[in-house]
Amino acid sequence: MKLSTKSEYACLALIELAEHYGSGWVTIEDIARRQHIPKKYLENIMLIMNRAGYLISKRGIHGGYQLSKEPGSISIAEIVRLMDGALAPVRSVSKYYYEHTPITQNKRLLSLMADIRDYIANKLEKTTFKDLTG
Amino acid sequence: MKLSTKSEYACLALIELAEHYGSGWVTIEDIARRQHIPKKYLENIMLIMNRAGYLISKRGIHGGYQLSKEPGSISIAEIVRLMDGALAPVRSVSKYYYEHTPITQNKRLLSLMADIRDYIANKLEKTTFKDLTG
DNA sequence: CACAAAGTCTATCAAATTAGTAGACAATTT
DNA sequence: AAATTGTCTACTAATTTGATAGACTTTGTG
Repeated sequence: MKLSTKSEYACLALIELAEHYGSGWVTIEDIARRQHIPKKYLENIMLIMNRAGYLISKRGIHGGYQLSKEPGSISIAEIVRLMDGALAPVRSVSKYYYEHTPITQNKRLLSLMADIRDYIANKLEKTTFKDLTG
Repeated sequence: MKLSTKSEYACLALIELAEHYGSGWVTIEDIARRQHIPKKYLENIMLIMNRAGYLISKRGIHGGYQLSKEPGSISIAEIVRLMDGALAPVRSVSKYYYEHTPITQNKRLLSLMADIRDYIANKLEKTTFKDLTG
């Protein structure tokens, strides 16, 4: 896996929004300040999540972002996949990002990696942003 | 985690040596051919494992490599750590390669990642090259 | 209406990492 | 002496990562 800071920032930003779910708009500036994220970088990240349908945005004064759906309905897996791609340790056991890799031929290594993939995917799919707030 | 091809190649090479354990020298050329690894690249990889004490080498005609110890005493975790560093999805939950990362502050995210780290580490530490042969 | 405060969008960039290659050298056997 | 095999260091090209820059658009307020 190896999460990029992009994934880490994205999760932190969504946690921030999850904690303000149902109580108006939160600006990039606020999120950046509270979570110590470079503002300009966060802009890009928010844009990606917005386009992917996780956010609602509003421009202008008193604008900002909100989650487009309940924190309990967004899994960490979705966000990490959106930002970083495959959850699997090697692409040759990835469900959504399959690709040939050197170990493709070796059944035992493959099954070892598949077990890891399953654990990670299951864990991150079961955990939602509701679970990370409160 | 995200294994590099370097780790993948290293594992394949060790499996090859594990299968010839106790029966003489195996050349880089043979391993490269059988496992479809670029020979020159494999040279570097073997050198790293040699220096780390996993291999015995012999130069000249009829030379090659052997495992320096039983396949059952070398874990996949050791080799992946040697090649790629941390097994953890984020350094901030890494035991041997700890480093501050953006989520360091967030206890729930941290514990989620720690669970993943534990599963991976445990799995790869329990699996040896003996388990991958036969 | 003007202006300030937001988000939007595309491009660019520097540093690090990855995946390899090149070539000279050293040791060993025949 | 020659062939074979490992050793070592350096280099490189492509990709990814972690941003930054700047122009643009929308929205609310006085």
